[in-house]
Amino acid sequence: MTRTDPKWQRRKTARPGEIVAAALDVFAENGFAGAKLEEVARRAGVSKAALYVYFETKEDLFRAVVRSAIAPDLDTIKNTAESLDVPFAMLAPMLLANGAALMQTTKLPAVVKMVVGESRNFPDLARIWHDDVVTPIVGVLTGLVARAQARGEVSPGDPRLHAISVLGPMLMAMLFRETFGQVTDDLPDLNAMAKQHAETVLHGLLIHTEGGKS
Amino acid sequence: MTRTDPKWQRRKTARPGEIVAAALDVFAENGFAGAKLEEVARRAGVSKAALYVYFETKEDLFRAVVRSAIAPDLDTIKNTAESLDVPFAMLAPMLLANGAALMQTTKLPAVVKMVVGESRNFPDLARIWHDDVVTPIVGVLTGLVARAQARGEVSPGDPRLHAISVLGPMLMAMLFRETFGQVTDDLPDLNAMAKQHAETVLHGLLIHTEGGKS
Amino acid sequence: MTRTDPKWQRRKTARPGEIVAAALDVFAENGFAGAKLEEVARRAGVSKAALYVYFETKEDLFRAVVRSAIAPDLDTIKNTAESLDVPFAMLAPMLLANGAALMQTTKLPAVVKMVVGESRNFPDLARIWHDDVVTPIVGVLTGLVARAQARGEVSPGDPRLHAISVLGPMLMAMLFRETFGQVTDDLPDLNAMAKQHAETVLHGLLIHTEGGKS
Amino acid sequence: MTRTDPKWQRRKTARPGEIVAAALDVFAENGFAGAKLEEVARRAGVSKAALYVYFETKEDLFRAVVRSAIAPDLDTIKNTAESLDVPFAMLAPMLLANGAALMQTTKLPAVVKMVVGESRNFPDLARIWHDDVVTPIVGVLTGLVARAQARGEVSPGDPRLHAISVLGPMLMAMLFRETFGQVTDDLPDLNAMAKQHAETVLHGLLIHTEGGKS
DNA sequence: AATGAATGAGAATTCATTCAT
DNA sequence: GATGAATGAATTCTCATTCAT
Repeated sequence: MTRTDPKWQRRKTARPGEIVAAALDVFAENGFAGAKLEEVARRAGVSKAALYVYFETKEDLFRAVVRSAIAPDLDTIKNTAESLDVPFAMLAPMLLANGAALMQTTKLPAVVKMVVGESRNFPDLARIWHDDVVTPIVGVLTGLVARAQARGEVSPGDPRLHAISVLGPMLMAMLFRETFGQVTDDLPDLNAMAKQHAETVLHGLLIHTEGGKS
Repeated sequence: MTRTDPKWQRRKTARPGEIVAAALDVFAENGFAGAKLEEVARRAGVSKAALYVYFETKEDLFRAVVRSAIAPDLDTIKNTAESLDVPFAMLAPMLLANGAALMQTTKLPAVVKMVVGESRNFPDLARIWHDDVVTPIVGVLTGLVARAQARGEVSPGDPRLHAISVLGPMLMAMLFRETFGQVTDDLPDLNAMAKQHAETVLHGLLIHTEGGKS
Repeated sequence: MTRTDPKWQRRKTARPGEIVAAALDVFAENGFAGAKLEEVARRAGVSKAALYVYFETKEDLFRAVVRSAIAPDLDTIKNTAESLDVPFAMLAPMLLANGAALMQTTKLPAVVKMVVGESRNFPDLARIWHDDVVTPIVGVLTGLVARAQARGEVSPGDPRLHAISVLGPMLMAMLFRETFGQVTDDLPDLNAMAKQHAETVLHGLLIHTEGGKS
Repeated sequence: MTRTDPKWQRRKTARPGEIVAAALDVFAENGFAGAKLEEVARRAGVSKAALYVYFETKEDLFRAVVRSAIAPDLDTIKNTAESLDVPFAMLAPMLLANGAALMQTTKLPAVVKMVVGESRNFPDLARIWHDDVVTPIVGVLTGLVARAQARGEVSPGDPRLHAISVLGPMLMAMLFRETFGQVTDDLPDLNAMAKQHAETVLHGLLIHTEGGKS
């Protein structure tokens, strides 16, 4: 009921988020060491000193940025994967399509690039990503594969490597776009990639004239 | 029999190579901005100033590092792919095995990581890699796929996306190792990956109880 | 009555001026390339980094130093020269006396030395001095000479060269003092120079036993 | 009689001179601190290290450069001045014309600029120039003036200041050309300056309607 | 909470100088 | 005598970080 400048009030609370958003862009563009806090401050519309109100150090801010990209996306995937109990042949296309959507609507590609690029400098972040993002996702997929194998749906083999066979092309296409986006317009389409690779990874590239595999 | 003091003479010509080798490590560990020339000099066993005898600037050295990784590896791959004229079902496993070997015997993973991480800061390097490495490799593979499609060996679909379906998992595994190597020992084995994915990408994950594809 | 801590407040606005003053001394003593910013900072009582709060580069600071010497002195001269409308025989001694005073109360000699010494390195500064200082001063004097010629007071001849005949000895004496001040105590006195040269330039060195000029 | 490559022989002996000549240009263009020995070597057509065969340090080379400008020119002036025993009214124009010629045929202007600009950094050079160049020249002229005063030719007053009245405008014109040569084409002509100033300094600027001086 | 001003600790780069050949 | 290679000692400039207000 108090009318005291709600816009300002909102701003105040939104500050950290605005800063993290600005920082994400700057870190993604320049890498950790190359990013300048002055630039972050400029884009966030605050003073350099203001950053220190919310984050103790540059590393702290970087960690916040990388962490901020985890939470929302992670659950989406997990839920999508676990809540469904359908044949693998139906699940895989959905997962890949979902992944493609995620890569196009979030900053995921930029963050992945940052994690890859800065993993040596931030082992703890690498660990967090490994433990909280990569392992769960790959784990879920691995579990799905294993269960499908148990049901006789999927061919034998290391289920984790199978999981990578499923995910890898999507990630490669994503990084291709992220890396060469400034350099060429001939970028792989993520939705098409998801669709075609789902088909490929399920049935293989070879045309089986007779039947069964070799 | 040796006449001219071999220690010095040899050094003179070897210096640039030694420096580039040291720089590769330092850049790979810290990224471009994070790398300190003092560290590069220390590892190369020369003074900071000596770097400037061979390279005009830090950027110049970085470019030399990234370029140095292209020449030797590139030909290997190209030759391997083009010189062979065998059924796709035989070619794919060989290519993946070759790739796995390359990833384990060269600095390719580190350089790829660098190119990914610094592509925004060095658009010209991104372009060089795109034009001289990625496009040729993907191009060769795309050509092989297309020819196999023409021969009726491989199922229809965008041959470039098929190429990514073939390569993607290898690259993902490579980057996984590069990114999380310090964080876990549970890393995907590149040789196993090559072998299993070759099988998968050719025949698919699904077990075809009856025959033919869906 | 004083409210805001005057020590700091005053400093804040005075800083650039203090820095320029310190820089003037250091540049005058060592020339542009020979001047060390550390020394400037030391004399200004600030950190090296503080210089960069106010001036983008060393060149920038140098420019500010040279420019700072223009404004105050320039008007003095201009006004002196233009506001008076007296016979040339009275004006010249006054101008020279004024000039002598200026040379003794301001940093003009040091700045002139700098402009002379660094003109090749800073063509833009040379231009500024030429356009904003030298040309106006010589121009004013040239105008006075020309008008005096029109009135039949001054002998014919290029009025600009006449102006140099008037000013030259003062400047030479000034540069003599600036250049050899550390080396000898037998320096020309500027006031005496002004007085005697005024007489000389007006009436000539020759004693005309009879009358009229040759 | 020995024919052994006289060109080479000459070169060897000429080296120091070539180096000094190249160094003069470079020092004149950039000042002492701003001059790079690499540039000197390049222009002299030798290696950097070769400079050290002839000169111990950069300062040493600088001294040689400045000294090299003294000897030849100095004698010319001295001889001109002392050998003549004519009325002052005839001598002054000759001296100024000679000076103008010297300024146009030698590197004197550049060297003067250097001495002015670097006097603080090289007090010993300042001293050499003061003792070996400036004092002798001014001394000779002062002597001529004094003798002319004794003969009743020249009006009374400090003969040294009179000497400066004679020389000053020539030097000012010279430094004007040296300083603003890159900036404007409207430079004072030294020969005209010499001619007109000789007239002026002898007879004064004022037109004496009746006769005699005030 | 927010900031303008200031700085300490580097980091890249330069250059006179040396030295083995 | 001459030089290509190498370096130590600066020096400019940068930037994360602090602090009085």
